[in-house]
Amino acid sequence: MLRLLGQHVALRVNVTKGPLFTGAVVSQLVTRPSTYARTFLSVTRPLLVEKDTATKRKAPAAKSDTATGDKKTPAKSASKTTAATKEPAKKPVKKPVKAAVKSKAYVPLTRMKISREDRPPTGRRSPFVFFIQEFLKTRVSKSLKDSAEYMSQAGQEWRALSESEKQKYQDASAEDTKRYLRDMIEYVERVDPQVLKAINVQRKAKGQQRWKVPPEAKPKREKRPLSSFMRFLRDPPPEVVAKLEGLGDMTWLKRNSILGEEWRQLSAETKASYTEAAKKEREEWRAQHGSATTSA
DNA sequence: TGGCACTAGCCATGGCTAGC
DNA sequence: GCTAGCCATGGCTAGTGCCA
Repeated sequence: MLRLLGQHVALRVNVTKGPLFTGAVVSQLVTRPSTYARTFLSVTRPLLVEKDTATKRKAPAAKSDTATGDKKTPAKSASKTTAATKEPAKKPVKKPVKAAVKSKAYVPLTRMKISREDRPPTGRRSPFVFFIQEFLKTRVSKSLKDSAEYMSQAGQEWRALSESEKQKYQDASAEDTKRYLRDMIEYVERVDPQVLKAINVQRKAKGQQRWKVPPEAKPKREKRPLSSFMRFLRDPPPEVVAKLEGLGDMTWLKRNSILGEEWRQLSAETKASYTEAAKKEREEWRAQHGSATTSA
């Protein structure tokens, strides 16, 4: 089944998005679809369904919104069509309406009112912002009412400041960063997850970016060990490094594309050295963090 | 078992912040 | 819209862990 699926995806990708995928990738999909189908499905799926959804990655909130049967899982739908030929059509089973939705008190996320204290704290202010505040209080005359004009003047004055003169604004900004982190950690702890959902639903409706918990406010956790490929990416073998240097300057996007290709062509022996190192590190990590949640 | 997030590397880009 | 600085994000790769 996976084999058929892989071929199906490969063909669709080749037809609809041809130039985006290298011939090597597509050919491997065709020749070894069971191996590559899983990895590449997650890559190709957004491309295949992009007409239906504007979001690149399905946000957790969207999962509950897909109860209307909007799921697009190629593998499952494929198996369902074959099953449908064997069994007579069943009556669609009505899903029970959630109690919260049934209730009169239910307010859709798009209409939920977000109070001032439920909004995320304002971001950290840059030194320039503190300069602007002082500039407006002390040096803006009534004749300079046009914001564009005085902002332009502020920009000129800011550039003329020496490093020592800028220092107090930088200190104020650093202090504001501390304030921001305190507020953010406190906010993340107390805010109702439903409010966060509503904020992002409403931001999306306005075409704004979704709000995310800043990494600094997230509880710190240890990084997972690197996979074999990530180790290869970080420390390619000398011959690959030489090859890259021979190609001259290139963007990191290009570099990684080349390294992906190199990885596929790597000898089994060299590849094994990365795999073994990754395996060793992973086992150490598991020993440190417990193996209750690990598999294989 | 599918789908998604995460992991490294760097850099261009864009959003956010203040005030009117 | 206008300013400067700061910071997050996207882009790109493959392998792995985890959740549903």
